[in-house]
Amino acid sequence: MTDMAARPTPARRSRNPRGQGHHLRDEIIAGANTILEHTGDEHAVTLRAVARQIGITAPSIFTHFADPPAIIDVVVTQHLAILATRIDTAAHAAADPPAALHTAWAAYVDFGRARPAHYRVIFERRYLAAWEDQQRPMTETAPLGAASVEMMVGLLQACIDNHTSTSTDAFADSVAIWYYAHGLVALPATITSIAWPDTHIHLATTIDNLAHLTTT
Amino acid sequence: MTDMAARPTPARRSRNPRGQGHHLRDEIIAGANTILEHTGDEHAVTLRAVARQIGITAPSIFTHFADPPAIIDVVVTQHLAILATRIDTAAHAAADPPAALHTAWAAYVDFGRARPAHYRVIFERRYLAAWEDQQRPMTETAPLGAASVEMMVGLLQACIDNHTSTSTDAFADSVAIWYYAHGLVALPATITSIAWPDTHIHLATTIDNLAHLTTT
DNA sequence: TGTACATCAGTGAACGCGCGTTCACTGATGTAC
DNA sequence: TGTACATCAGTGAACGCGCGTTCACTGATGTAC
Repeated sequence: MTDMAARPTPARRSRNPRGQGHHLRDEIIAGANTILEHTGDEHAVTLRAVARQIGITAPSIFTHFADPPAIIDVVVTQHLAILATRIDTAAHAAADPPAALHTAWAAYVDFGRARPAHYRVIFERRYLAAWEDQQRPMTETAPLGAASVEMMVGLLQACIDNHTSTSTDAFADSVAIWYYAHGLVALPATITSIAWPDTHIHLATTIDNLAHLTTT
Repeated sequence: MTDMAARPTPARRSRNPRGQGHHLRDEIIAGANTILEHTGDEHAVTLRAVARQIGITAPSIFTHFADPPAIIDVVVTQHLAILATRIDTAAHAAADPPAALHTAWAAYVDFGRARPAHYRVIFERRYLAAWEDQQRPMTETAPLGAASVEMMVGLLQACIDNHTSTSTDAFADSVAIWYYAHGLVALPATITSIAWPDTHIHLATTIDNLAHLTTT
């Protein structure tokens, strides 16, 4: 646990066969994910660190990525897609709209708890600032995130349509739940000196409350 | 706005008179605050950047701080104290317990909105991880943060005692408000592609809801 | 079937940069005698 | 009152480090003839 990040995989790596060079791209992403997970720090994902991690030399990365942020962009995009899938799967497995709302948000929170570093990069990284500073094009991150938001709003709207929620504004109330769920993931990840309440009980009762659910 | 951070104060600086060298400590903190505010990035607060900002050479800082994180620690501690004061002042200016709860949390949110970079450093920086990695002693940050939390819990308890709240768990419900308030500050600061609802209306109605207030 | 060539998947040395940190120093100012 | 000295508030040059990035290259492998 102490120096996991300092010990890259032994990395006797043989080069890809001719025509298969694009596989290195996947290895680079995997290496970035490993570093991010082990260090918990976006700034540890440097070009040279990724190269060390997967046993190549640094310049090889330029064939596949223009610069280090481009690697992080792909990591973020992939994990936003994973998050959206988790939410969708959880919602579809539920018996009724209120249950779907609960399990979908539980999937969101579980994702954030299971991959704290990735969650942080997705939701605490300031894209606009990075874009303004470097004039880089925005990734497809915003639309992907928007898909999850729309899904969550739809689940609450289904409860309203179903008369299991008395909410009069599915969007505003979904945002309230999102604000809450973000704090539920982020604050205990940062502040460990507080005896936080049990996550899932707290989440369930608060969703009942913020979503104005009538069935519980 | 474009290159504020790249333009340090012209800095014709005269040295402190003999015996007043400790004033430089305050200048260092002020320089760190300026850089943090202008760049919005904790990592921009390097030893050399602070030195440039206030017109001294880098080694001079070692007289007053052991290392760069020590500067940030003081910035965090000072701003946690400012936050606690804002909350306390807002609560004491209110007419009754429910109003105090509202204005106190509004003060929290306003603080986060007004100083986004400082808010991020306080509540998104991972002290424990930094401590584990570097074996540095924890600052007085945790107790200071705890003071604000206790104040918020006390305000809700006052509502319960006052029979203006039907909450049965002041701590758990205060944590719910905190989670929500954190998201209210942090998510719109990061994600700008969403048309977020009006902050203060949303905050007021959600506090009514999460605090189980009966008077509105 | 053999050979020349082009292509592909990387390597390895080198660069300039900003960083934290060290160390010997400088020059002004207060203090002792 | 004058002077030697100690102290204080910094300076300035230098170091090693990891970083992103460049450039010429290498060596294996497929393809054309």
